[in-house]
Amino acid sequence: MTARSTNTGEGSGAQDPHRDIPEATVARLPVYLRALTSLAERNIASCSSEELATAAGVNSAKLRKDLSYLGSYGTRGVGYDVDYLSYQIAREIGVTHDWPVIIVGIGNLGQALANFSGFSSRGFRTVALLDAAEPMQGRTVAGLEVRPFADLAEIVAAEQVSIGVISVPATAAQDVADAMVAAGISSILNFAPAVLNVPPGVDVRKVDLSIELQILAYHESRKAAEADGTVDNGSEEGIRA
Amino acid sequence: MTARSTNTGEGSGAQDPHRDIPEATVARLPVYLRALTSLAERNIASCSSEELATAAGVNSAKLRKDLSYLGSYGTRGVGYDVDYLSYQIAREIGVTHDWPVIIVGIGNLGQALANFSGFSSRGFRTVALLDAAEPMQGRTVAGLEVRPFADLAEIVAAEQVSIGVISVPATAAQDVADAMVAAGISSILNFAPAVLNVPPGVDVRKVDLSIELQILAYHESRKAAEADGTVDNGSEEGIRA
DNA sequence: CGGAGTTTGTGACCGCGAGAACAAACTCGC
DNA sequence: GCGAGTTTGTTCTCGCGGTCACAAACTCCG
Repeated sequence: MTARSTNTGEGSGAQDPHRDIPEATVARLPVYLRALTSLAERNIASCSSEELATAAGVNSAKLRKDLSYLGSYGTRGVGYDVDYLSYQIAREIGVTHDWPVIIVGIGNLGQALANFSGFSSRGFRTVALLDAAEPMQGRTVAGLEVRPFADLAEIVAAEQVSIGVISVPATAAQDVADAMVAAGISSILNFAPAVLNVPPGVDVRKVDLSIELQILAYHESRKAAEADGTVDNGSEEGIRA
Repeated sequence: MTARSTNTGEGSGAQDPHRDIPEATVARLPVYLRALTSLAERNIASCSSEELATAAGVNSAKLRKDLSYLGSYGTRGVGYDVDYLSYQIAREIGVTHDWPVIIVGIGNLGQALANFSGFSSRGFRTVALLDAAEPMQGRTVAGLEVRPFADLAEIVAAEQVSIGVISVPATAAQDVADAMVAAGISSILNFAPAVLNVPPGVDVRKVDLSIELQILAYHESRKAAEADGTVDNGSEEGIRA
């Protein structure tokens, strides 16, 4: 899904102990980080891979392998130091400092995102809210004034923003994405139900609510069909827990 | 692959119940369905795999392979009939009829979800909004009255709800999930940043906003490091005690 | 100091999924 | 009717990712 060009030949001769972390691992690191934060809040200083894996909802072998891509930050026979590992993961992800983020489209969803505390508490800082609709402009949402969409480039340049969130209707999403890219944004989180076309080097991640529901509906249909009559296997056939 | 069904009994009505569609394909079917809907709205009656793949943002070979799991609904040398294929995909997903959905947690995000038109237009119908907080109860959001959380089981039973959406704070998510499962819900869409523990047979999909942002941040860090030329890995001086 | 117990880190294996290439099947023009 | 052109459906291959199992390394205790 990432539109990232995989070139980056880059000498790579560097004897870094760890470059090129698998994408699947990258997607799990934030989960580990959150689990570690939760442990730290309960004043737990160290934990085993088994404990952390349980807290993160994954297999312990997978967790150890994931962490091994970052380096050897555990101690055999003991486990992992919570604070130390937290820092290492945060450093690897790049959230040891806050990233400025702008949100375009301050409708229902945009307002919810602006008010979402999880952003500010996990390495991100919302620096501006933008909307093209006149009635929204000037209003204050989550302590920030809603500014005109036309100010996009100016804000991005002034605040060194590289991450943008799109929460506009699907029909406007591509235009917003184009403007973001033109302004210098290179990572986009897209909530609009539309396929975005972006140049190489720009990352796009999409969050599509109705797609998630439809995937659930598919499995739900199968469950219903199975419960009805067509009992193929009878055994648990548990679909993941 | 044996398209010939080995019968499995049940030949009534249903066209061709192929089993075992790969999970990756299931996740893309809704995207295809949306692209087809978009084409239909532009009065396009048929399309090639290449056109549809472009509209969906995927490779045409992958698209053809995905569709082949459903059956042979295209015509060689011609392409796919938009309406016919739309119906077949919708049938396979199970969204030819609407699914009742309940939303628990009517905060900022919950309200945005309740107002989200994409739900109602794509095979889902929000039948109830629930919140444990007194001040919310009785208020009307998106045309629905917010009801007490305690009514969960009653509503689920009355409306035959099998899909639930969780948009409560992380600390309450597990309790809500437990109550949903106890009430008979077997598919959960979780927006709370927490790992849910559910029994086998219950599907959970999670949407985690800060995780998505952190994944973007990771790639963004790499881009920045690459542009700098500085690898900046080691020598970070462990903080270890 | 050494052995037992514990836990990490990693090598091996296997299955799913992505992509390319090609055969099958349909339409169109003559 | 038949060949040329087009597009689907499928086969093959390859690499990523998940899981298992085990050696390495650390602690604890006698």
